[in-house]
Amino acid sequence: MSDELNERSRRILEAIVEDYIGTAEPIGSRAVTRRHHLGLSPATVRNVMADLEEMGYIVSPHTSAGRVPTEKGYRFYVDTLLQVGQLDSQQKSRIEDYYRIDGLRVEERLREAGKVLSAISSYTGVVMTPRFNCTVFRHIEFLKLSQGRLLVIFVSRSGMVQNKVIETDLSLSQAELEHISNYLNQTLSGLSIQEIKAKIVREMAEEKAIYDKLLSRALELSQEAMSDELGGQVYIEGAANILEQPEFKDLERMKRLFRTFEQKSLLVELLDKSQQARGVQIFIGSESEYREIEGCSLITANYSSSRGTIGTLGVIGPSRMNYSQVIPVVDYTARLVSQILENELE
Amino acid sequence: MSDELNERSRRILEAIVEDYIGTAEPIGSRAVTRRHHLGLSPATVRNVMADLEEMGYIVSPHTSAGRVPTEKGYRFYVDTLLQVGQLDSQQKSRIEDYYRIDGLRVEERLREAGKVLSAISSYTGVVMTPRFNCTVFRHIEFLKLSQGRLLVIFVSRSGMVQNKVIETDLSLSQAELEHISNYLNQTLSGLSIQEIKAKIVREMAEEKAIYDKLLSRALELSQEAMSDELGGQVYIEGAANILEQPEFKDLERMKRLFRTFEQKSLLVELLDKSQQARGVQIFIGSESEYREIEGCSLITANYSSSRGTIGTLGVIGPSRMNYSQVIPVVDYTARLVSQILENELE
DNA sequence: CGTTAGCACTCGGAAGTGATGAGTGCTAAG
DNA sequence: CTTAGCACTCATCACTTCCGAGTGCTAACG
Repeated sequence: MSDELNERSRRILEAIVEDYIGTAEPIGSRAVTRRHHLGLSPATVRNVMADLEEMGYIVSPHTSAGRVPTEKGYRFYVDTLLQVGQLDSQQKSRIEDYYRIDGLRVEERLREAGKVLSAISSYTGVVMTPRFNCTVFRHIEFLKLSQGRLLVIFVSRSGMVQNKVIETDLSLSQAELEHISNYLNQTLSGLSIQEIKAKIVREMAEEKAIYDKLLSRALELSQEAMSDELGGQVYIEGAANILEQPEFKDLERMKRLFRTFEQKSLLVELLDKSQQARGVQIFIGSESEYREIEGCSLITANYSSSRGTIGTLGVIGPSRMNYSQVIPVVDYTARLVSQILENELE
Repeated sequence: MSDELNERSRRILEAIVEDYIGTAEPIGSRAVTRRHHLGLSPATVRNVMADLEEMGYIVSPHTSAGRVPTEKGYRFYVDTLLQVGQLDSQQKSRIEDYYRIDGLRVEERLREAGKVLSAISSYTGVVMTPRFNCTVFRHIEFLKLSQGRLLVIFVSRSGMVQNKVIETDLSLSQAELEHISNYLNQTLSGLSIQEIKAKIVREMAEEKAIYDKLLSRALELSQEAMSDELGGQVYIEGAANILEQPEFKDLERMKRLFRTFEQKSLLVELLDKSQQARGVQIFIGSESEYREIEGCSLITANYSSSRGTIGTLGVIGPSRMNYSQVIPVVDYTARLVSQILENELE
């Protein structure tokens, strides 16, 4: 597929994409020859551009304007033309500087990561908190709210606190609940939630617990408590940044984007998808049926603990994004977050 | 002060404000006579309008446009002209319908309240969560994160969970921490945080605790844990709604508003202020030095438990807001939230 | 004396005009 | 295959004109 472009076409496409990223204005043939001395005349470039247009890498918004990359164009650029450098140490320390705050909760640290991403990239930062499923169990606590309603508090090994309300038929006193908490805390500490779920199923099947009433209740409760996904919350930071981008002079477009931010479900979906993969992921515009973020791109990377990926963070900006700058920033931030979460445990 | 306007002027001001709220277009003398049959000719109305302008209740954006209310105009309208009705039962049930969800955490319920406010008003909903100071103590838990760093988890009586990280010199084992938690939970349960703070100070002063080492540590820890304000988080829902308002065609203005939303500190300040007062509060535009929300108004009401006000919620919209509709909605929602939080407990 | 009709005046916005220039595609020469 | 040349297109901008909504003022009216 990528063979259909020869070296010259590639260089020209690259020039167009990069200039467009810089200027947000359609790029004409003369501009290409002026800024990149390829040893070609505008006329030649024009011919190539006509070909590129035919192949769908670029379009011209109207007859006498220059050309603008299509999504296919960006995709090709990102996949085969772009080379991302390393961050120089100055940039690294600029990122690190944002983290020199003590006494923060994990949630705050993650939110902070989103702010860093948005501040450094000047686009919008997104962070998905770890799904509880992906974390290591540290502590559980049951509190009785009212008849039949229990508040469950989980703490993960890294100190993330989550809570939910469950409805149950079991009528238990607070003292019994404490026993159950204690039992679970002793038995399950250090296991991953996945392991715990498996363990519960196993023990319940064996029924060996049945004649210990409390134990059986403990299992029942914890199964209920862990039944559905927890977490996977999305922090969006610096949404206002994106307003600076000229493409969002279009009110309608902007509204659509902000509605998407508000709903979050789409973002969760996208970030989840990226969590399956490894390394830096790039979603461009409405590729793969996400019409809502038409004209936008999303760059993500996963952060992880020693047990593997636990969450995802990234940057949303216009498709006309400065990929070569943003990609290493996202990458580095993800590494930094992983490291910081690890350090929390000391 | 309000004597400076006679009945006729008032009616005309009212007409202008209400028409402007409806149309977002400057209101001319003819429009006033057409829509409200006051038995006056446009010329007469013009004379009155000239007076109103001189007194600062209205301005005309340019020579040949109609008049637009100033902040002073809105203020007068809200304070003395406006009469807010009750919600009819249809609207009430429309609001209540949003709450027919079980198994939600308190945080989710509050967030839901913000969504309701935004959906019903079609402006932006804001909810400030209870400051921990204003709540009743239910449960505390200490978990050791690393040397010198403790995770503290608080639960309020209504089931709100908050956590923070504290740094301490005391090196305590997890077992000791559990003892401390147990002790505190038994001693303090049911007291308000205010009372607890007072109690800690008292006991520490009496020094009677000193010879019980654990107890003294418990006091020390809990003082540390409760030292600074917790909570007071602000949920902003339906920010995108406000984009539908014609006044935000102006990009600059919109950016400023969204930056304000992002920072939140200003909102916290405003909501805090409103929490001092009782009943429905109305902030109009940049009254009282809040330049950032120029052109916007904020309508708030407090929600409360049986022990008094604990939080604030409200609606932000353009100053050209439909006060008579929104005020009762905010009021009713606050009552509903109070009631729901109360019900959580039994 | 308050109210109103009449009128001249102002000014923003819409619509129309023409000049400008960036950019194109095509053709023919190098 | 590359390039110079050229006719053509079309968005943008500055400028004008026109229209109408709305005003303030004045004089007449009840």
